[in-house]
This record gives sequence, C-alpha cells and structure tokens, in this order.
Amino acid sequence: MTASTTRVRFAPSPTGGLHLGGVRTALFNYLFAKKNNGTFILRIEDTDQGRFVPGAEQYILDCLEWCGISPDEGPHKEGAYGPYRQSERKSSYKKYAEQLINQGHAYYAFDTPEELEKMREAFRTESNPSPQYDSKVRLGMNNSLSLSKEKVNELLEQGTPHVVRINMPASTEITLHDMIRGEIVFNTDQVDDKVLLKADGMPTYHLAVVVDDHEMKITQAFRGEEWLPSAPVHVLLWDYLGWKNQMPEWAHLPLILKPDGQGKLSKRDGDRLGFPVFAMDWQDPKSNELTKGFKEMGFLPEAFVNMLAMLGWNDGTGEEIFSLEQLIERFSIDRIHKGGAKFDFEKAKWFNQEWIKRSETTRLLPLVQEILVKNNIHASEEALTDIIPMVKERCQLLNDFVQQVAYFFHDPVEIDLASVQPKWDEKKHAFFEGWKTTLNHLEAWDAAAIENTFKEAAGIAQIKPGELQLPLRIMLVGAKFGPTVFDIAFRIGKEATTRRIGHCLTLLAQ
RNA sequence: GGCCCGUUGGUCAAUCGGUUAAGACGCCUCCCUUUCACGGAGGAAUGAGGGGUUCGAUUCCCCUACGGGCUACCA
Repeated sequence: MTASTTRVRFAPSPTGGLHLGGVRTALFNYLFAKKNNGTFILRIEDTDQGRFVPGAEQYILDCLEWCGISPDEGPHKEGAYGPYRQSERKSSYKKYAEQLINQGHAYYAFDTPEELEKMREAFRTESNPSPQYDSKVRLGMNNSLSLSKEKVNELLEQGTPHVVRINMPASTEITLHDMIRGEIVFNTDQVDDKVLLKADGMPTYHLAVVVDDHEMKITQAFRGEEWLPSAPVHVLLWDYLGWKNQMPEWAHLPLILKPDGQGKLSKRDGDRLGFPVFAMDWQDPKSNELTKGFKEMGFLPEAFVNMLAMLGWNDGTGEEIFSLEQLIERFSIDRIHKGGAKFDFEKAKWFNQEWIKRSETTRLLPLVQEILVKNNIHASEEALTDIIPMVKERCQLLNDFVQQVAYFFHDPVEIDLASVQPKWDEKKHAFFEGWKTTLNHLEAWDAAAIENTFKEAAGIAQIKPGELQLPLRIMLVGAKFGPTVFDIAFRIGKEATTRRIGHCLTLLAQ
C-alpha cells in the first residue's frame, strides 16, 4: 500500500470546553483521513493571549481520545511538521507577513483602537452600520500606504504599536470551490483589510491558517460554515504567498443549531435545556464552574460519535447505527449536508440506548462498575456479568444502571407501598406469610422453582398469580420496574428475598 | 444595512425530472408483559410562496419570504 499524502487537521482554540460542533469537525477530519489512509493532525490555535485557558489543550486531547479519534500528529505526538501550537510558530508568520508587505499585498497600520472607533463612527450610517477598514478609507488612516516612507520608518523605529493588514484589492471577484457547496463567488469590496499580524506579534487566524496549512502540507481543510465569509481572504493569501497550486480543498461544514429557537448551539442552551454541549466535563480554571459533558452524563463514546456523524451526514441507506470503523468505510464528503441541523437530545439518547443494548457485557462492565462505585454500590464482576444483560435494555444512559442495579445489592429504601395498599387484604397478607415460609424450606433455589412454588401457593390461596406479582415486585425492588421478579429473587438469594418480603409485610400491617 | 450560505413532517432526513414523497426520533393506538423496558403491528404528521423551463417538477432556473453565518488587533 502506497502511503497516502492526505493530510487534514483539526485546529481548535484552547479557550474552554470542547463543543459538539468541534467534535464533529474533528470527527469528519478523522473519518476522511482514515478513509484515505491519510494523517489526522491536531493544531492548537492559541494566538489569542486574552482567551487562552490553561488546561484546555490537554482537555481537548482527552476528549478526542475518549471519542476514539486521537490525532496522528499534534503537540502530544510531534511529527515532521511541528511545532503544533501556533504560539510556537511566531517567527514563521512574521516572515511571511514581511514578504507580503514587500510585495505590496500587506501594509503596516498604526491606528489606535480609539482611532479605529472614530473612523467607524464617522462612516457609520443607517445603511452602513458597520464600516470597514478597506480601500475606501485606508488612505485616510495611519498606515504605510498613507504615510511617507520616512514617517513609517520613524514610527517603526520608535517601536510604535502597529499591526499588519492585508491590502485587499478593489472590486475583484474571488472564486472559491467548496467540496460541499460548489463554486462560491465573492467580491473583494465586501471584505475589509483584515489584520494579519496583531500588535503583540501574534498572527490572526487568517494568516496563521494559511501559513500553517501550507507548512503542514494540509490537503483538505474542514471547518465550520462560519468561516465562509472570510474564505476569500485565505484564498488571496494562498495566491499572494505563491502557493495557490498547493491550496487545500475546502469543505465548510454546516452548523449545529439550537433545538428550539434559532442560531448556533451554545453552552448556554445546554444549561438552559438540561443537556450537555461539551464532550466531557469541563471545569473552568478561573470560575471553577463545572459544565457537564456527554461522557459524564452517561454516554458511550461509540454512541456519541455515531450520533454526531449522523448530524449533517448520512450514507443514504437509511441505516443509522454505525461503529467508527463502519463510518470510516462509508464516509463521503458529497453526502455531507449543506443546511444546519437542530440538535435533538432525545435522539442522542436513543443512539446511546441502542449502543448500550448492542454492547457486550464485557464492554459495559467496567463502565457500569465505575458508576456504581461512585454511588456506593460495590458489585463484583461475577454478579454484574449476570445482571447487566438483564437490565441493559432499560438504560438510556450509563447512569441509569444505578437505579436498575441497586436493588440487587441493597434492600430498597424507598418502597412504593401506595401501589399495593389499595388492593391489599388479609388474604394476600396470609399468602405472603405462607409463601415466605415455603421459600425458607425451598431446596433448589432457582428462578423456575421459585416461580412454581409461587403459582402453587397462589392456586391454593385462590388468588390469581398476576395479582400477587406486583406486590412481590414492590417488596423486592421497591418500585415498578426491572426484569422478571423471579429472576430477581433468584439473583438476590433466599435470605434477601424472605427478608424483604417480611419487611414489607410489617410495613403493610401498620 | 451589506455580503455569503441555507430551506422536504415537531426533529434528523431519503429522493440526484416520472415514487401511493422512504426511514429514524418523538407522539398516539393496539399486541406481548398483570412492573418497567425490549420487541411486534398500526396511526397522525412533510415539499415556504410565486413565477418560469419541461409532456411532466420536491428535484433545474429566477424572484419573494423565512432561517442562519459573517461584518473585531476572537477564533
């Protein structure tokens, strides 16, 4: 097999929790890379000093690992194209910014924030609420295009704070080919002279993405649809830097939208509607605020990834449950949707339930055991190997196992007596007293034997077994759920069974 | 405001000019089960509007409406 040259990257900013949409972008990158026997790269876009959050990078890596889509190259796993943090690549951006200036495609700008605001205010009108720094105004600003060469050198020598801006050509059409959307035409008059290099020496996204995609030999660039409006800047930069024929193919992914209302799904929506938006728990180091993640909410990574893949893509067959391997096999860019999709937490839970149902006990066991321990239920592997298959189809989330498994290990604390009291009478009381004694003398303790004695006793007492099953369930489980009562009785043993019956009989007699 | 992207049931969506317009989630009814769930059988529910093109438009084109994104020395 010849090594593929396919190289794709996921390039998040380490500014906080990893959002659903981010994971999906990473996933599509991963699927495309693996499908083409290529390389999946993680690049950390930490050029914004102000928004940088310590720990976020490791957290992103942890999330990707949990999802099973760990990058082949990245800050954690240096390849031949590092460093993989943009903050460590400053010299490269500076070099290219200078090249662009020398070519006349960029210029120094010395305008202070106040001056910029003044310009915007001056040009702001009803019909133009957000004036741009562009060909129409740049000669009236303080920059190396409007100022004399001497003045510019003087300002530079004095160390005057400045940025480097791209010199957008006037009235030029830029055509971009997007793998999902086809040809898109932009007019350069619509886009401003974007800042390329900030006053602190850091590049903006616009410069960094082009330089890094080039230096890292990226062949396909997936990113969110929100980047479409600035894509012409990137295309122009690829051209100006002389790399046009190496420009990656673009794919702008549709957005994941709020379930209700409209707009991009945000962390706030999750808080508001009660579902996670981040892959894993995220604790903000400054505020200590903890935001729930899908993992901790009880999602299986298989289900999380499956659900995400189906949000904006499908294989056309109508099948919905796919493993990561199957997704790799079936993934294709031309089946990615153009329109954004509203996130539906109910459907997400359905995916998880499907995966829990389909998962082997050996897969579930360690995860369930961990959750049980957190809830003070210490269950042996042997016991859980028996119990998990009995209850897994009743669990949408892994955390549901707590409720479904607890009564196998502890006598129920809350007992729903209200469900039996209305139809409770002396006859039934006598039945259970008698049957309890029968159980004590039962030699073979197995589900079938327990059920037989139950039916026999019911026959003698002339009560329909069905009328007695619900009370028995309440006695053993405490509520109306769980597998067949006789299986439960068998599993918890003779001692616990008779004890629970006795306890309830006492309660009911009061 | 401008530019760009989008628009099939409540939601996710199939359809690549001709179908009774799939399927899934959710909802409802019934069966199984005198628990809950699983499973099974049904049901309600969809092409934003208007023009074209065509023998024929959900499908191609245009306009309108609506939704979204961008319009920062944030990504």
